[in-house]
Amino acid sequence: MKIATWNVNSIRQREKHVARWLEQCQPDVLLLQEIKCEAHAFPGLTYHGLGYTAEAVGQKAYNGVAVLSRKPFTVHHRTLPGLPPDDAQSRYIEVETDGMVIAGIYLPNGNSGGEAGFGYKLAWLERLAERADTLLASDTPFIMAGDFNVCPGDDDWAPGTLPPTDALVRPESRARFRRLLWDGMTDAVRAVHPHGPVYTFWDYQAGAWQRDLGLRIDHVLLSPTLAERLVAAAPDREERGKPQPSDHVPVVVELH
DNA sequence: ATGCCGGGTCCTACCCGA
Repeated sequence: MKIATWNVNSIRQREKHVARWLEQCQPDVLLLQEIKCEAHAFPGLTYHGLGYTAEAVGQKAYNGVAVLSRKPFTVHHRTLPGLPPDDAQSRYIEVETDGMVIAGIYLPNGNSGGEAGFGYKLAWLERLAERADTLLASDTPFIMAGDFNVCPGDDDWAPGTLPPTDALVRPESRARFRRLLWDGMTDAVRAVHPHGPVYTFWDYQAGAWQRDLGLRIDHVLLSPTLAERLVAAAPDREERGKPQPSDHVPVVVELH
């Protein structure tokens, strides 16, 4: 079973990239982030033609997540349980397929909106850990994957690319990410590649891609029984070198 | 310690991302 996640930075700009990549990679499930459109504008028909069913949680201009799956699935949540009911940001979708729960997430960046913006990011991470704890307690095999906007370790950002005060690397962000691991989740890419850079994002500016100044912020976390089935996990760097790329690349995980 | 690029929208100057 192949599961992938990709922050596409606008599905309208990346509709054909995603179609080509689906044909090439043949994942069973692809999670998308930053679709940047409302659900009705998501190009589901394009992917239906390739054998995928689509479900999108969107809003105008910002954020937005989606699931594409070859197997039938049911949608369990369109918002992260535990957030205030008036929270209008489209950042979470949770589905069940093939006996497992899959959550696609787009975590707040946390650098805008001052301390309130950063506080929103930390609260979001806390609600996510609570959701993970609930699923762990229920013994459900599950995956949480997407753009976490956190560089978990010192190898996860190129030296000099971010100040230590950046919300992606602040200790408060990293501690809350680490809690997910302490609670029993496995960082799939780090389980396969324990050391060194395994970037998933390169800024459009200042030749970041050409100089390989990247970040590892897109993650796939596995519950214990799924971690035992892990056979491969890696970003698909080639996508970053294509014409008009997203600034993120897909991260692909294979389970036996 | 950033917004040089690239996306969005109140269509065009500004907001936002990492």
